[in-house]
Amino acid sequence: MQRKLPQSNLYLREEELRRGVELLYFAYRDFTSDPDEILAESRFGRAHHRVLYFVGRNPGTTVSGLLSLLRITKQSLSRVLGQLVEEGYVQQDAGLEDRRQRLLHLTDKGQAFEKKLFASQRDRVAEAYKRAGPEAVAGFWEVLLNIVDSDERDTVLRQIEK
Amino acid sequence: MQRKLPQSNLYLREEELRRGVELLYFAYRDFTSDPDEILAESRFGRAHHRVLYFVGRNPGTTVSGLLSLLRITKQSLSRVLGQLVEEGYVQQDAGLEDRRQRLLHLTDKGQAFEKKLFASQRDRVAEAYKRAGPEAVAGFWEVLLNIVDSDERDTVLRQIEK
DNA sequence: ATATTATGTCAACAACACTGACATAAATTC
DNA sequence: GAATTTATGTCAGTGTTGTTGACATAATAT
Repeated sequence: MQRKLPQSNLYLREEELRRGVELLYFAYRDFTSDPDEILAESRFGRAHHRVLYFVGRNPGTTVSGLLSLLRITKQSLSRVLGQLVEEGYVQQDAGLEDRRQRLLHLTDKGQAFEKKLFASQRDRVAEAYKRAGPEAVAGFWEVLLNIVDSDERDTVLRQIEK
Repeated sequence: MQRKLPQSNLYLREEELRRGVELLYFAYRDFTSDPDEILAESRFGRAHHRVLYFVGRNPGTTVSGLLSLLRITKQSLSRVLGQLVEEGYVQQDAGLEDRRQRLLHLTDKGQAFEKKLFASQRDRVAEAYKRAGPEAVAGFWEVLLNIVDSDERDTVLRQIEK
């Protein structure tokens, strides 16, 4: 048990740690509310949004690629992905080398919808970046990346540097 | 992560905005997995955790105070809060001035459980803070606060500065 | 006396996660 | 070539957490 915290570690006191927890909670709450409003007018939900987002960002990804990124079960993904395919937002093609795979792409319709959903978050994030400035943004990225599971950081880095 | 600071407004390009969106998603995903593991061994879920957390942070808060912080319906809260009260984690007392109110507090049992849940997130956040350093942490706070709805920032500030 | 407020409750429903079991086709291994 | 493993899909049941809508009660405010 530490008696006294050194000056330089003042930002590691419980107070500052709780601040991170709470800001993450509130920011995430509001940040997801933008697409939620748009989704509420469709028959899709947050889970569909995630699939649209990551298929859009990783065209040609497979079902298992998506499963490990989203960390959900194939049964959960299947329901959501199936609806997106059925309604013409996502296209599935058999893999070239491995024909068991389903390579996933957004259709034009899917791209248009993803764009609309992203726009609602883009404006919020751009405004926050502008108000905070580039150095704060760099810190924001750095802390968030370090909050991610250490064994997932490479995956995330590959994702965000696409 | 490379920390070269953008010279101009390069940090406002779509690429950098998507980076924020994705880091928020992945960080939140992993950050919630810590308490989720503990909760899985109890008969409580994430919703119970939120109530425990914010009652712990705002002892004496009322039901309506909690409702506006969590932004859920009273029916949703009621179910979760009722279970926590019934199992002796949260205590309700009639308000002193307004006897319709229920002032909420954690019991000793509730405090102990909240502490355990928080500890799982604390370690992750502390490690991320340490790795990123104090300046990055300041930027992290600043961007997150600006991602929150502008008309909620005062409320959040009051919350995190307690 | 009446209206409003803070809280609670009942009932139905939807989204989205889970587990477990089983199926099929394609690729890989023995 | 036969057996096994892998990628994907499907059926069935369950739990948590959110929603809407209606109604109830006690306490406060008008």
